[in-house]
Amino acid sequence: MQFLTTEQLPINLQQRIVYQILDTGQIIFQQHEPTEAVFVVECGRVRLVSFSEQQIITHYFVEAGESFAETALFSDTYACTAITELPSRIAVIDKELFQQALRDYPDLTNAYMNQLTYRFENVKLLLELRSIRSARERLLQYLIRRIEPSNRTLTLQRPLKYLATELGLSAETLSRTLSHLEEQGLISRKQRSITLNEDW
Amino acid sequence: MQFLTTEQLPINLQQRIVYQILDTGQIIFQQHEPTEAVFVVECGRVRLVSFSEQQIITHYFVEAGESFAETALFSDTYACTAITELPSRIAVIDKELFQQALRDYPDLTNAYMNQLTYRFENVKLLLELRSIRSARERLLQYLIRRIEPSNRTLTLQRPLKYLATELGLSAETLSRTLSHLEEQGLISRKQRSITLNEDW
DNA sequence: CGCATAGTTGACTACGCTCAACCCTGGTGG
DNA sequence: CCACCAGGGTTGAGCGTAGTCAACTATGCG
Repeated sequence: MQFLTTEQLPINLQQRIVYQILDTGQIIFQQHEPTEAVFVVECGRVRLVSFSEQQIITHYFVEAGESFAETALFSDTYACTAITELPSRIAVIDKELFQQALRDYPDLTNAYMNQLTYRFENVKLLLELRSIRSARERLLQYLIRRIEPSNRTLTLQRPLKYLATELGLSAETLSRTLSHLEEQGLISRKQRSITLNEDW
Repeated sequence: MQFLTTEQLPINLQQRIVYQILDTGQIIFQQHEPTEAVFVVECGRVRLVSFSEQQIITHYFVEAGESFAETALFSDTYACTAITELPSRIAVIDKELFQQALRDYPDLTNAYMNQLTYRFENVKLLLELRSIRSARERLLQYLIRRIEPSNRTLTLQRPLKYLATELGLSAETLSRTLSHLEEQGLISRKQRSITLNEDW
């Protein structure tokens, strides 16, 4: 899956992109603010969160090369708050301009729909996984769905604790569950990669 | 939010829609099968599920008037299995024809992206809610997000047990939690509608 | 070498699930 | 008109699993 990048945009739009250089912990936009732009993380990392009185819920980490707030195009307000996790360089693409570009460039529309579809399926998968009570089963299903069929291995790009939040588990439970699965010979671990041993 | 309906399609595509009349419990398509079409429930209800050895996970109920498997357009295989929950009439729209229509009718593309965006935000909300451990908080957040600001009331279209699965709670826990909130005066209930009493 | 962060392990707790019994409602048929 | 039934909803008791808190180890980086 290729993410939407600034290079894919028509030249005249590329020229009108604004870049923001941000430090760690800076807010790019807040939930409920009127939408004005969509964004691409050129480098760094952005965290998307929702606030409520008692809780802060992180629901996605946007890595370098990924776009975010794409749904701003069709809503009046942002559905979450975006904060930089690292010093980051962010491309800001004006909403109106982007909409115009979508009208003018069918290929861009196609790439955009493709990406939106991909994201949607992704979130749906995570939601499905949350319906599985047992940490063990949830983790196994995640591995099954995410693993390269060729080498039966998943290489993690980020620390385990990110995987834990993605799965809706505490880091401790994930650690324990991985250990158990390893003891039982169902998986092997080596640094950042996890291999499924048995056939399913 | 208006869902994609068959009436919104260009006439020449409408004429090529095939209709399936199905009884309860019939399979429309299976996970991993190659995608051939997108669908609209004209009447009845469809349940989207995922299978795995131990579990069956229902992740959405498609009501009359809603489309489903829209993401089939951009994937080679279906991401879930669709089963009728009631006797249903289903419109089957060939994938290739629909893609052609998207290319030819920008308004349709717009409606499609709009719907996809809406669905995406919807699923994201549910995923966020699952990050909230406490049944009480999860339910409150759900209510806050779903309620009409005008009358502070949410009217349920379906039995409570559906709400329970949407929230990832057992029906019993949901029932208890609602009772507690009512005792504490935070909400009022009347038949199928729930009203938030206090200001937030 | 020292610090910060990630990961692991242990003990305890709490919350929601499960199972079960029961109530309530609406629909159906005699 | 009542009897019956099915499904949804409510309530109770007990259990189990994942969270929490804490201490400790491992790893990486300046």
